[in-house]
Amino acid sequence: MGRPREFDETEALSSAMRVFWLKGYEATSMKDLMKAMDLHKGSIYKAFGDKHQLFMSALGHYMRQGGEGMMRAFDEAPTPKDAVRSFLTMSLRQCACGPTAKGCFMMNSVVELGPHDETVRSFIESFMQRMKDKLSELIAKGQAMGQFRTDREPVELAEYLMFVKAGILTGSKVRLGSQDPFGVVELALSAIE
Amino acid sequence: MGRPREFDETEALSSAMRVFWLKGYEATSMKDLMKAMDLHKGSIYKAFGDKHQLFMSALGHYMRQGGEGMMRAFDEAPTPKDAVRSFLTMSLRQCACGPTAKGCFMMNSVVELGPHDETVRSFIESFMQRMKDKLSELIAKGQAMGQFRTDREPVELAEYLMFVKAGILTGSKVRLGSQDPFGVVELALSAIE
DNA sequence: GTAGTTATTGACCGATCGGTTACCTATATT
DNA sequence: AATATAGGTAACCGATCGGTCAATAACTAC
Repeated sequence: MGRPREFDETEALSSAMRVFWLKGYEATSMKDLMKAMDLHKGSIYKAFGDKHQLFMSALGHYMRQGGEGMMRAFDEAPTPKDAVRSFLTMSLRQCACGPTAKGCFMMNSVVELGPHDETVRSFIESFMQRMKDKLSELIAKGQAMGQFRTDREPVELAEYLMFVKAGILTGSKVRLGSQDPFGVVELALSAIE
Repeated sequence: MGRPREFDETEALSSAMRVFWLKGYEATSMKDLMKAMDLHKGSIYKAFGDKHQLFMSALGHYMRQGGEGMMRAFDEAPTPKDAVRSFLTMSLRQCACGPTAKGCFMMNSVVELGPHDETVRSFIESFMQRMKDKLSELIAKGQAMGQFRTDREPVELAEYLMFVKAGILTGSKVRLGSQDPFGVVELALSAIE
């Protein structure tokens, strides 16, 4: 009961996410958020709590979308190797390409806030731990099928892939000569075959 | 002539660098800097300019140190392969280990500011371009000696290594199970052999 | 000594920060 | 229609932000 919301919560959260994603936590002001969400300060505080809580919600929103996309890609992949390849390439177009390579919202956040924001760090760590576990399963399957090298534990290969992905997502923020992250992927894959 | 400086400029710059490195640009206040540099606000502005200029100087200081260390490591390496290995491992202990994995100051900065600070981005880009070029030379030598695969151009392999290094430096800010970046290095190297 | 120059210091500036609150409005329930 | 409940709005808050400045201190050149 009471007066109904005049805005779509998910849409507003999505707008907030885009701003935080592009500018980072500290550089994003409430004014920026108000403008992007097309909401007044009071409404934001009432609906989402303070700036930090809103940021956490935006992170959660990002993870939900990303996680779903990953699961979909894994299900559609014909073999473990294809799944691993799309793990490395999937979020590349939105994160690592274009004139504004804004990177991955999670990586951006953990780099900016990780050392002094326990809440953010552990939130991201638990999500990425699940990614790594999923990847390990995939690799174990691939090993059984003869697609991947077997002189290393699945978890070691998964860890390597997590680092490579982190590298592509953050490294593409600095524009060097050729700037083709897709080329790097195939090279990276050759280390686990 | 005039009153002489009461502080060591290099030492003060080094302190500023440490703060920016640990906290990032936006989260570092002039108060933080004053405390770390043990200088009053006015002295900082007189000696180093405003916050952004000081930040650029701190970045430059970091690059100078890092660049020297890299050159030294390359000169000491008996073979190109050893040089490439130490390229991946050299700054690892100070950047990717310990309870506070503060990461690489350059990567931190380009992730935080890259998309909206042209000055910072191009400064870092030009430094990393030189790193990549140096790496390419090294790889070309290694190819001639039969240490590296020759089905790819040196520059492609160098780019791959740059991404891997970026991944290790930023990825170690999120603590997963095993947390051994050194293990990843050998795996990463196997992609270029 | 005096004049000229530069560093140090702390008070001070307006702007902006994140956050709160009081008032108004729109709905559901009765 | 009356009441209760919750959202919308804008004025307002103290704190802190980056940055400036005038007064003072420490030095060199003469």
